[in-house]
Amino acid sequence: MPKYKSLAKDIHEKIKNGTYSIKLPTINDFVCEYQAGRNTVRSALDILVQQGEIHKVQGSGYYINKNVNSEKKTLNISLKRGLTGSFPGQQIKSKVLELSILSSDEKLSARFNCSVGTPLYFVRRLRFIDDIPIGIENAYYNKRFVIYLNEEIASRSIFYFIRDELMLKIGFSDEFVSAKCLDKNECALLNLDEGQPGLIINEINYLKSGDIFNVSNTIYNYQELDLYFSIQNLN
Amino acid sequence: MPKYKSLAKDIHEKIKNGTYSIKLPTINDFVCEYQAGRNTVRSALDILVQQGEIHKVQGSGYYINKNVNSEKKTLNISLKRGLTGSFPGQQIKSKVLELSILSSDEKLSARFNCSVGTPLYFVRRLRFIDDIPIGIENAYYNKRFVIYLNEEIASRSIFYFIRDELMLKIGFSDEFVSAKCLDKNECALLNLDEGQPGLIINEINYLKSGDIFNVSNTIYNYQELDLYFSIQNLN
DNA sequence: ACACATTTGTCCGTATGTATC
DNA sequence: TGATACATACGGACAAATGTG
Repeated sequence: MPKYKSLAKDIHEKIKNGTYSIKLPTINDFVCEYQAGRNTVRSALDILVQQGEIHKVQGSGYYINKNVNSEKKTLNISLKRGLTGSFPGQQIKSKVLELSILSSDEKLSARFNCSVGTPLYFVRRLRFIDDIPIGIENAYYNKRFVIYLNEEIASRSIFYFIRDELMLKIGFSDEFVSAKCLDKNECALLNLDEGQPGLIINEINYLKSGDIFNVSNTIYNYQELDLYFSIQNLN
Repeated sequence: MPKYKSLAKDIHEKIKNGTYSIKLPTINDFVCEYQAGRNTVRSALDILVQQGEIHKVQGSGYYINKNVNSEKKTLNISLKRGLTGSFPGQQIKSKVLELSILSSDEKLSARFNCSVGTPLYFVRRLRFIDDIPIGIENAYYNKRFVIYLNEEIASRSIFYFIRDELMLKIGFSDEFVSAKCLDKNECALLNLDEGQPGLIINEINYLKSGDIFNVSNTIYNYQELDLYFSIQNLN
C-alpha cells in the first residue's frame, strides 16, 4: 500500500477514535509526525475529503465534517465497499434468488462493451441489514474477469471475493440513480405495500484496466435507506 | 483561474470538439503542448476524471469515457452547475411558487449549523426543461451570505447569481438521495398521476469557507430524469 | 518467457501565491 | 500588518503497470 493511502487510513482511524475534536493538525504537523512530504500528506487528506469525512479551508485548515443524522440508514456510495463494508457493525445477509451463467445479448453487450455471446454470471440477491430487506440486486459479471462464483460466495460478499480472492483491481464506476414504481413481486420481497416506489441504482463497474467486470441494477428499500455522497466543486 | 483549471477546460473543449478519438495524448505530450509541469497536467486531467469524462490506466494512458445513453435526461451532479449549467442547449425555466424571508427554527438551525432566529430566504420553484416540469425545489438560503434575492433572479438561475453576482465561492456539498410517494399536489405540479414516486435530493451546500449557505430539498420527476455521477475507487 | 521502452503512479523538495486569523 | 496555513506550480527520481518485439 502506498504511503499516502496508509496515511489516510491512519488519520481516518484517529478521527473515528476521537483523537481530534473539530480541527485536524496542520499539514506540517502531519509532515513531522509521519516523516512524509507535504504532497504525500495532502494526497492522504484529499482521500478523506473525497469520502466526505473532512473538508478544507484555504488559509485555515482541515476540519472534520459533522454528520447529518437521518432516521434511515445511510449508504455512503463514494466509499465503494458494498453493503458489507459500509455497515461494519451490522449483520449483512444475502438470499440468493438466482445464480446462473448466460450469454451476453445485444443489450448487455452494449452495456458491458463486450461482444455478443460473452459468458456472464447473473446473480439476483435479496439483501438484508439486520434482517431488514434492504435491496434487490440484479448483477451481471463478465466471466472473463470474474472467473468463478457460487451460491456460498454470493450469500456473503461478492465484493470482497472479487477484491481479495480473485485479486481484481477495482477502478471506478458509473452510477445512475432513479426511482420507479415497483411491481407486486418486488414489493413483496422488500416487505412493502403494493404500488410503493423503489430507489434504483444502475451501476457499471470498471477495473483499473478500464475493463467492465460488472453491471448491476439494485432496487433499494426507500423506507430504510438513504444514499449519501460528497461533491467537491471543481469550477 | 489557476493553470491546471484552464488546462482542464481546454482539454475538455478539445474532447467535445472530437479532437481526440478514444485515447488522449500522453502527459508528456500535454507538458510540451502547454509548457506546464507534469503535476500540473496531472491535476488538470484529474478534474476530468472526477467528472466522469475520462479515465486513466497506469502504464497505458488516459481514455475518453463512452457515455451510456439513457432514454431520460441525465443530470451529472458532480458538475455542480445547477440545471441551467447542466443542460446548456436546452431552455431552463423556473416558476417561483414562493419567495419569503423567515427565521431559522430549531430544525433548520441544526441543518444550517446556525443559531435559531437567523434570517433565511425560502424559495419554492417549479423547474422546467424545455417546458417539461422536471423538479420541485424547496430551498433555504442563509441571508448572511446570500444577502439578496428576488423573484426575477429566482426565475432565472440562483446558482449563477450567487456565483457571478454575489461572488460567493462555492466549495462542496453533501448530497442525500432518496425516494418517496408524492402527494396529490406534488404530482399535479409534475404532471404525474396520483400516487407516483419522486426522486428526492437533499442538499447541503457549503462555501469554500466551510459555511453553509444553502439547504435544499428537490423532488425530481422520475419519468424524465436520471442522476449520474462517477466514483473513483480510493481503496 | 524475457527484455525493453513507454506511460502513469508515488514521493520528495522547493518556491511562490493566496486566504485566514 | 505579520504570521500561519493551504493552493499552485515546477522539477527530479524511482516504482509499477502496460505494450511491444
